[in-house]
Amino acid sequence: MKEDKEITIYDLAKHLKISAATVSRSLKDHPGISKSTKKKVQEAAKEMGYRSNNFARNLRKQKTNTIGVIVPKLNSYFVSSAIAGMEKIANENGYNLIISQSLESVKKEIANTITMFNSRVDGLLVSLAYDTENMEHFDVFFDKNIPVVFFDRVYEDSRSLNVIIDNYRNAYDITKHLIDEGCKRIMHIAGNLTRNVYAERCRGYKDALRDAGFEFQDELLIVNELSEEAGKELGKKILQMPNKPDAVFVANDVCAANCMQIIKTAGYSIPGDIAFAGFNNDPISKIVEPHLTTVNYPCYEMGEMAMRNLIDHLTGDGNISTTNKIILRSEIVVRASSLKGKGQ
Amino acid sequence: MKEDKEITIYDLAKHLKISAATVSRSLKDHPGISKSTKKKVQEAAKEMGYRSNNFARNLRKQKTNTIGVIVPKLNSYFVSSAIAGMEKIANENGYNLIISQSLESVKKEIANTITMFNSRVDGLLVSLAYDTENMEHFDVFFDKNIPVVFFDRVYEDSRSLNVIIDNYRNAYDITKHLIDEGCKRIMHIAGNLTRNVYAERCRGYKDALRDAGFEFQDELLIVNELSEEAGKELGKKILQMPNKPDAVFVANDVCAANCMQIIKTAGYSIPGDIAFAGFNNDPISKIVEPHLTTVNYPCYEMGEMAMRNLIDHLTGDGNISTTNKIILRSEIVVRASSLKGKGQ
DNA sequence: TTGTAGGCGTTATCAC
DNA sequence: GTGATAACGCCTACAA
Repeated sequence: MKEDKEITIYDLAKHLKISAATVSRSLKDHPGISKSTKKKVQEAAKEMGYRSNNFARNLRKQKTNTIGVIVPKLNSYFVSSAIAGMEKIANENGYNLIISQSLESVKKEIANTITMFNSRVDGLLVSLAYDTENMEHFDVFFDKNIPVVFFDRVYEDSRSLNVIIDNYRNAYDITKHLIDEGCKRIMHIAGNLTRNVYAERCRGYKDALRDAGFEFQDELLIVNELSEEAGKELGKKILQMPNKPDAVFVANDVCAANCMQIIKTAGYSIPGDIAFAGFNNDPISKIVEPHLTTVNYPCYEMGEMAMRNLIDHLTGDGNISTTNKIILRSEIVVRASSLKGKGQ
Repeated sequence: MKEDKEITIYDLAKHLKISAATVSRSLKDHPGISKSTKKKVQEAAKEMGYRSNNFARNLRKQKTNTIGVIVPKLNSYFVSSAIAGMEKIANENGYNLIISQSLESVKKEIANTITMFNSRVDGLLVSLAYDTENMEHFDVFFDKNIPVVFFDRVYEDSRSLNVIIDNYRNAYDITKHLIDEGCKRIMHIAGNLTRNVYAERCRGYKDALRDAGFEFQDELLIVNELSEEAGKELGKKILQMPNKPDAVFVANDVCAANCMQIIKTAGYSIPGDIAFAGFNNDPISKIVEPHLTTVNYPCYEMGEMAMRNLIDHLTGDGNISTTNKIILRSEIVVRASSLKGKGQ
């Protein structure tokens, strides 16, 4: 059926000769409305092409049924997988998502935060931009008791829930694995150390070295952006080092794969001359040759988990999170790029 | 400043001893309000922490400022890049995005369509699911004159705008390139042929063969899903062919790279024994070895273009699109995987 | 079991 | 240049 004017509950009421209140209640399956009226109303609604008006509803209920998501960048394997997981859970629970990207800039992150606030999202899911240091822009949410869940790149704060993996442990394991393979000069390429993920991975790296009786060397730690291009640049940089590392642990796969490729193309054998390891289990890690040792990061599950907890919190389905930190399981995946003994 | 109750224009009005109407007008910079009152109002608004209520506004204006996006799957290079482009444009123009994925199933696509409709999006951007054949679920939008823009996987319909690339031309060029390299038995791995993108690529393949005087052979056309796993399966399938192709043109890079890898691992030389080509210029194409010949698909730009046109349409910024089809520039990128003469 | 009535925060239409 | 008032469509005390 095709109409131009929107049908409202009043139209239905008039049509059925009952009150709008009864229509409203019937539509939301209110107990205390007779089966027969309910049925009548629901049928008429379908017939006349009624659709409920969320704005009126939200205005009245002071609730939006919308969840905001702020991520650094939509087009990365990690983020798109996490969002796919979030979308699934949100959709199942009747929530809408509004998504925006900070493009790794605090400035845009702040702007997005304000937009989300003005859109009156019921809750917020955030993975921080590369250079965010100050967290004041989230205060408006805390002040209004709007729940904020951070995932992956989080902010340690008692007022919010964090969903993360054990970056420290994984980095420790990777480094230890490289040591076990006989590597002596292990380089680590990290991201901005004010971001928990990179700080923790770096700490894991350092502790593994220490526990193996190695001394940490400043020249073997590079803090840098971790993009595709950056990987290539870093590869060239390593090629120019007089005293090269015999292993490189990069804090993400895209960067690792591109870095490795430059070095391989320059004639070095991998892992023979230099072993490599990355982080994330990006599909690229299984394509690059040799395949990249990495950490199996549960991206999709993290999205699901973060969203599920936010929604549980919103609907008050038990204050399940007595804690404010959820750590998902992740583990090291060993592949050829780091198997020194059995080099390709 | 921290309050618990939301400030409304009435609060501002009372505070300033003027009417709510004046406040409303001042806030939206209405001409015909004195500079001084405007300034007073705007300052008070900031001071008291006023934020406008979009629901009341939308309810009143019968407009949502929200655009719906339905994609097959969020976690793919193409989609996440396109969405990144859309988000940028939408954000610049003050629109919100609500995004959902069909997970390649018509059924979910229909459900998403209904949700979008009920959310009263001002417009819709869609890339179709793998198996969508019937388009009736979009009729509600057409009937209500809500603009729908299809991108990439489109539906030819006079009522909607399509943003695409010239899949036919690109596939033709790829195939011709393989022929020029001396390939004689060129296989094509396509996706569902009811989807324009795959149908067009297939048509380009066939025409290029024909124009070169080759006969099309049924056994050299495989229609299949194009995932990572599918790529591996297809690789195994090819290995079992008694009379193998000397080139394989796959309709997407992820599938191509995985397929190629299986064949390479089995000991065949690429492109020596079998040349390969893909489609999309996914980052994976520059990592896999040999690097994959492919088509440089402007994903991000397509997202921008689709969104920009939708918004122009919405704001009536000229009915620029006298046409209902926009074709973006894309071109073949030749890499080692298809350079038969100069095989690795 | 159903109806009445008021209000959620804005904006557009009249008036002045 | 400004104010009063009536919608927009829905929900929910409170009444009946």
